[in-house]
Amino acid sequence: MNESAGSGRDPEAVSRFVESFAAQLVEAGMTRMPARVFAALLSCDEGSMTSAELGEQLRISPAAVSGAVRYLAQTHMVSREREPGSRRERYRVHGDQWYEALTNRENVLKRWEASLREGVTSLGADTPAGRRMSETLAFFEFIEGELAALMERWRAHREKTFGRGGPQG
Amino acid sequence: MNESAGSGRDPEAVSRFVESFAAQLVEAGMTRMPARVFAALLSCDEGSMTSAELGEQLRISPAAVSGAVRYLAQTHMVSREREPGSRRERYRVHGDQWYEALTNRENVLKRWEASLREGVTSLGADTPAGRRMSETLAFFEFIEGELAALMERWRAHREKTFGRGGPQG
DNA sequence: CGCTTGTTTCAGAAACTTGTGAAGTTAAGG
DNA sequence: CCTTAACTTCACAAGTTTCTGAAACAAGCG
Repeated sequence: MNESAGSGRDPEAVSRFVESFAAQLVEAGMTRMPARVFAALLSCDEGSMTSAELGEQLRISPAAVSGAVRYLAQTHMVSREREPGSRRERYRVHGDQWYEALTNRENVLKRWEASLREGVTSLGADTPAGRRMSETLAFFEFIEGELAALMERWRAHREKTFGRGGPQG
Repeated sequence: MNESAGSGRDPEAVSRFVESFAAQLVEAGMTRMPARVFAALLSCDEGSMTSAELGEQLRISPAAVSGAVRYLAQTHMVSREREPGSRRERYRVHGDQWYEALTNRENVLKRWEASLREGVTSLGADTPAGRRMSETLAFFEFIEGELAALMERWRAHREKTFGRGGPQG
C-alpha cells in the first residue's frame, strides 16, 4: 500500500475532517467537488496529490477530479505540476497562496464598484436612493483600500509567529 | 399610477440597474429572489416597499416575495414594519445595516476556526499538514481580530464624509 | 360577526446543477 | 511507430433547487 496520503495517521479521522471542512467550504459558496479536493490537498502532509490518489480517497471518478482541479487552478487555489518523466500530474496547495486567494476578491470588488457607480447614475446622484448608493460605493472603496494594508500586517504577524515562509513554503 | 417607486426617474434604467446589481449578488452566493428584492429596496428613494410593489416591479408572485423577504429578515438585511391601521407590511433596508451584515461573518469565522482546530488535532499538530492547518487557523483568528477595528475606522470615515448617520438613517 | 384584503404555506412542475461512463486526445516508452 | 497510461471532454441521468398557483390563514373594518 502506498504511504503518500496516510502514513502514521488515522485515515478515518483524516477523512472525517476532510469532509467536514469541505462542507464548510460548500456552505460558504464553493461547489462540492472543488471543495472536497481542496480540503484533501490541505490535509495531506505533502501538500500535493495525484489525480489517482484524489479519486481513491474521495471515491470520485477521474472526470470529477478533472473538473474540480480545473476550477481550482483557474481560481489559483492549486497549481499543477508535472513530475518530469511521467505523465502523472500533481496538484498542489501553495501554503499561503490559498487564503490570499480568498481575500483577493479585488476583481469582485471592482465589479461591484462599477455596478454601484452605474447605479448612482441611473438613480440620480441627488436623490435619496442615489445617495444611499454613493455611501455603499464609498464603503467598498474603503474596504478595497484597507485590504492591502491588512494583508501586509498579516504577513508581518505570520513571520513573527511562524518564521519566514510559513508551513511547507 | 402611484409615485412610490418611480417618481421622476427612468423606470427602465432603474430596473436594468436592479437586475444587474442583483446578478452580482447572485454571483456572490445569494439566491436569486432575495437578491432581486434586496436590490429593488436599495434602489427606491423611500428605502422601503410593500409586498405588492415588490411583486409588481419584479414580476413575481406574492409567494416569491414572501419567501425572499423571510430570508432577508432572518439574515437582518431588511426589517419588517407594519404601518399602523393597515395589514400592509413594508420591508425596509436600514441604510448601513446591510453592509454591516455583509462583514458580520463572525459566526462563519467562528465555525471555520472550530473546524480548523479539529483538523489540527486529527492531523497531528507536529505533522506538516497539522502545521499548515495551524497557520490557516492563525490567519482566520487574525482576520477576526482586525474586523472590529476595520469597521470602527469605516464608521469614522463615513461620519467625516457623509455626516452622522449616513443616507436615510 | 362576517367580509375583505393581504400574507403565508404547500405540493408540484420546470429548470438547472452535478457526477458518471464512455469515447477522445495527448504523450511517454518500448 | 505502435502501445499504453493518464488526463479531458461530452452527453446524459439523477438529484436539487426554485418559483408558481391554489388554498389556508390572519386581521382590520363595516
